[in-house]
Amino acid sequence: MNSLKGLAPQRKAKKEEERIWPPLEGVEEGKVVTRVAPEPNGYPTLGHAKGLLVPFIYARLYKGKFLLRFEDTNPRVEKLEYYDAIREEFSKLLEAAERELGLSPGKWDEEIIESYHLPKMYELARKLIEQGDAYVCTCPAHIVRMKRKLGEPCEHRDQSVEKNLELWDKMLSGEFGEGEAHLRLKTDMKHPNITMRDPGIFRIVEALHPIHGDRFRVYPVYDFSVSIMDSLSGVTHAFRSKEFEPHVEVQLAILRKLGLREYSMIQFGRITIEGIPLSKRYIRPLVESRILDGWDDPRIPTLRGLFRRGILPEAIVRFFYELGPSKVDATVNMDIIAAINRKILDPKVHRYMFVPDPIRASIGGLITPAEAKVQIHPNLKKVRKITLNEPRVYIPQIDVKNLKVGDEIRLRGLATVKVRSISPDEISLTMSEDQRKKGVKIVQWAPLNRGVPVKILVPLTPYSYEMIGGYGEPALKELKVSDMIQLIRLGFARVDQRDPFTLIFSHK
RNA sequence: GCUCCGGUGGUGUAGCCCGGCUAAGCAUAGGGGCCUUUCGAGCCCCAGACCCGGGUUCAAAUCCCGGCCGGAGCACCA
Repeated sequence: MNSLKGLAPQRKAKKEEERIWPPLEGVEEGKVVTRVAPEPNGYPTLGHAKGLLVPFIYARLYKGKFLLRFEDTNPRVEKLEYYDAIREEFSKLLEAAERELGLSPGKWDEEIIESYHLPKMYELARKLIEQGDAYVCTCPAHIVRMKRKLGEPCEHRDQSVEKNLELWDKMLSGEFGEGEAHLRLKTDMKHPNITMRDPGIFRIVEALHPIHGDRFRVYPVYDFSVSIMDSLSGVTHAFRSKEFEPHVEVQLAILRKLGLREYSMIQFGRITIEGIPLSKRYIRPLVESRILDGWDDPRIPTLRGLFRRGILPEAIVRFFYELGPSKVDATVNMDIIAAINRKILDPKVHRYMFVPDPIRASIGGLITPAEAKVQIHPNLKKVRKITLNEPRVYIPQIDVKNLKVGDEIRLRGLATVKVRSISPDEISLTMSEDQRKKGVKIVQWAPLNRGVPVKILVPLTPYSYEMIGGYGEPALKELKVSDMIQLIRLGFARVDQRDPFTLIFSHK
């Protein structure tokens, strides 16, 4: 097997060699079909991004097809809003993958909603029963669990095909309540892999389905629906996270009994973010109790939370591209994503002055109106002009701390000044004789009358923010929500709200 | 407990299938330097790893065996 060198994505203006992903077994370019198969039971997180990107990248690397399939076979937990959230977030990521990695087209080729295929699955279930490969079991769950553990069959295992068909019809027609009957695949009750001991393949769920309402009451179990759907939709390589490893055998057994096409099932490791819980189980209560601002709260690693934090979809895509499809569980640090984000942002994002914990300063000898020029970006020739109508500005307290009368500082882009006197709430400055003096400490400032009050929220934990208040340059007012900027010396931030002007701190 | 899967610098990853051509590449974090009328940014440099023990071989991170450690699964969830 040759390397994928020829298929490696191109990135313009990037000299370094692109990393090459391990090749897939026995593939033919143009014939690969992969898929992402999320359950619409919540807002997608960074964890889902790997499940999306790994199969997508492979599909595009081999010029194959990529499917989005909703695994909506447990109506108890699924909601319509989640289908949309998944579509939205996934679109953003895939579009970014096209821009950042050159993997095109940056979208899925086809969308499949599994629940529409329930009738087909019922057909196949009936076929299994008729073949004597499945039976309806009416044991209570705890008995089944125990017997599976012990490797003992129950009395339903040997029921006649007729009896099973009759019971199956009763399941469908509503004569059994939830939990009173389920269809099991007949395999081997002594199989060393417990998952393989006559696994349940259909059960009753008495909940309204977000799309179909009460149309169905019998739903397939994961093992049945994935294998059927993957096989029938032409998937050649199915990726999922490692916990499904023991299910490979079950799914293969189902396919073989039904004589359906087999395909490769590939597992990858899960990721955990150091110090940030990814699980919905953890996040949901925080959203419901309103400690969090919603599922897009910038303190949590839902994709929309990260976007709101100012993490670009491009950064997430590149991160997973560099991470690769490895089977090892990875504990990653947000620093890595921040580093990638910074590399993308740094060359294009404009710089702004910001004065935290301000103190007033008056500048004696400054003739107003005065005009200061500040650089928009170190690599750009352009400057931004700040007009001062009166000789008064805000400067950071912290910079005043060690100042004595007679010390000199430079107000960035405005003037070099000398300290005349310091009082608790105001500092008095005067213009220096030598405006071009070298080695003077440089201080950021904002005009007193036109400085923009700014609130910066620094996400700390899902429970907390650090709030930094201060004044920024007048030009901040021209920014729109979701614009990204760099606060000089502080770091990158995203405009979250214009009134009051609120920034979410992304990272330094 | 049983079954499966892994184990490369602080962290993550490449290489392992087809043993030598890299006594191990990249990223991030760390250390040092450069630049600058302040981007905690950028640029340059440095240091740092093949879980252990046997075996096969002229040659092993790569193959085999044993051990140790870690993860996942063992639902009428996905």
